Amino acid sequence: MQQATPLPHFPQFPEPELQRELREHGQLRRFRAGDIVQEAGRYVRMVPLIVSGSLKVSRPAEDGSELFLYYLEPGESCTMTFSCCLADRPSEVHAVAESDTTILVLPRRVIDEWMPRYRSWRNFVLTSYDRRLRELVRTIDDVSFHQLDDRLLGYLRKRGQLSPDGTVHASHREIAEDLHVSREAVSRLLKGLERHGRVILARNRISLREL
DNA sequence: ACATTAAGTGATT
DNA sequence: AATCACTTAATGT
Repeated sequence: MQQATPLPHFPQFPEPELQRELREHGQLRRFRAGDIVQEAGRYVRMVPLIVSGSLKVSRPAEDGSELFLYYLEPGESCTMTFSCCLADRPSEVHAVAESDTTILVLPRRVIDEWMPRYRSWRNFVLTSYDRRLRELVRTIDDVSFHQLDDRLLGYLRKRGQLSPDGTVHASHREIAEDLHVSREAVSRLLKGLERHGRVILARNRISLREL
């Protein structure tokens, strides 16, 4: 039986029948900040729909480090999951709950089954591919063409937006790992930003002063 | 008080 | 920009 609390609303799926199916086949899962949601190399059996919170997706490197790729935010699903489910291959990325996060998980067969049946679902899947592909391309040219200071600012902005208080909760080491640079480089850049009043630093805390 | 972890910085490559 | 070496500051036990 389902609880009194109505399952989260996904306005992008207007068809009542689809809403009903979401309710019927979906299962709510909660993760606390830091929980591993998907390990790289493991097979994916479920399709996640982010209800609240966010997931941090990164690409593990050979040497055990990771390069941050993107966040999954409410209303989104994971394109990588679609790919993996359709091709029946293990995940190539790693997902960790960035904050406390609620996800609606669906059995993977729904990807195929709902595509021809529900226009909004089909649109959702395709749009998801489109968006993620664009974002990945952006990440690539970010890495190859942008200077570290720009990358750092972009990173802080994104993380700031996701944080309820607009403050990035992370150590310099953690940021350095995400951006694949040395911790010292991050420390020095942040210090510089602080001198210019662009940022307020505290231990494990960075608040960006935009505008 | 002591140990551990985070951050700041100069020097070297 | 990476690495090393070292210092200083904040936090945990």
